[in-house]
Amino acid sequence: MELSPTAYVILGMLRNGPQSGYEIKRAVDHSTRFFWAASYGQIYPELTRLAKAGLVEGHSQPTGGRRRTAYRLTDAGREELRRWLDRPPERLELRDEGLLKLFFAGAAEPGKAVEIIDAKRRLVEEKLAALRKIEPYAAAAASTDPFPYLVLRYGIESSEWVIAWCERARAELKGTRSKPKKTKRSVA
Amino acid sequence: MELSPTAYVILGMLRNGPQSGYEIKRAVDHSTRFFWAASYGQIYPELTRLAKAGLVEGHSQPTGGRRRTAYRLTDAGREELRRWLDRPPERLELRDEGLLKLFFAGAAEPGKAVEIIDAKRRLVEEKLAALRKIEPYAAAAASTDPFPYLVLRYGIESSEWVIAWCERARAELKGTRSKPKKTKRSVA
DNA sequence: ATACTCATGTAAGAAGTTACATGATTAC
DNA sequence: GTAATCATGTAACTTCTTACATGAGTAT
Repeated sequence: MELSPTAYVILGMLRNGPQSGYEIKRAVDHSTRFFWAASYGQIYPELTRLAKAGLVEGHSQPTGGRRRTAYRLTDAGREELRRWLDRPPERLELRDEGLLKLFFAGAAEPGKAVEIIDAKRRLVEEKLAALRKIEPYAAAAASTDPFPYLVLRYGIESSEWVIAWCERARAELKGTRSKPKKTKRSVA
Repeated sequence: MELSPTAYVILGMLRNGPQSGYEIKRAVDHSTRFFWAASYGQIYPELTRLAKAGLVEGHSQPTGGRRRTAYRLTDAGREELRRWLDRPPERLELRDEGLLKLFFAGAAEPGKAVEIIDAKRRLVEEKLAALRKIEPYAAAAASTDPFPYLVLRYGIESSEWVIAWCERARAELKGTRSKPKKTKRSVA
């Protein structure tokens, strides 16, 4: 069975019971999006494909006059999810514009590198703030299923590591480039 | 000027003198590919577009009967590169299949999570080995331009952090799930 | 009333990968 | 001679994002 990478996010999100496409998108945005994103434009067509392949089943469950289709895993779908979990991971991709800019910092005036590091740091701090916002909910759910919280902590701790790296790199650049502070003019 | 994200890799790679599309690809594979990849299918068409936009200039420089077009930055291209360096980074995307599997590990039998962590660790170790292979070359070039080496060290150190995290997470899971080792059968 | 959330879907396009085709030069 | 490297390019395809269209229910 050849499935698109995003198909497994959907199968995984259905592991604990039926959900609509809208709910899957919501769950992704509150959890996996930091290391595996998915948009409506992927989710809805993929749900249709998975249903055709017999891995999920859609059931119409309107709320009043508001239509809604909840999908649940079939046995074949659960089996496919397990087989995927058995295989070693392949994709590990990073797309980091801040690092790219730092790589090319030699093309700018001296001092630009420090600005680039600070800007990168700011971007990571924003990401970290978003992760911290969802932390209490993930922590509360950890007693039922500890893994989403474990992964969230990975996100938080790795962001903290990046911020610390930025500080170190900044200090190193400042130290080699300009004179050390020691502004003891008052004494002289 | 609206440029594709990959356009800036090309402009950046030309910062220290002319290069052919083939050489740019080579440089990317030996450096930025760990946080910003690019394929021939992007590089060659993009070089044509950049030349039309006046940001690079192509010069035919055949080696014997082997055709070769070396591109160099124009003043406008260098200016565009500097303006991009001035803007704060936007993209910071991760696509980590190992984390996704760990997130869904509750759908598999207990003990699978440890296997998933070990597999993730192996993948990072492979990446780290590739980075260490290019380290001596990057270190040697650091006296002329320190930034590529700085970024490489980021790659190496962050990989080491991930490996350490995997060890910690593994120990934690083993600790809560099964009894601690203490196989003192010989005493009893 | 009006804004927000729930809900589904598609169309267009950007971005990126893979595979292929071609051909010269160089190293063994 | 044959394998590797240098070198350019395209076509087909997959993936993903963005924007749009539609419409019902809910809270203010």
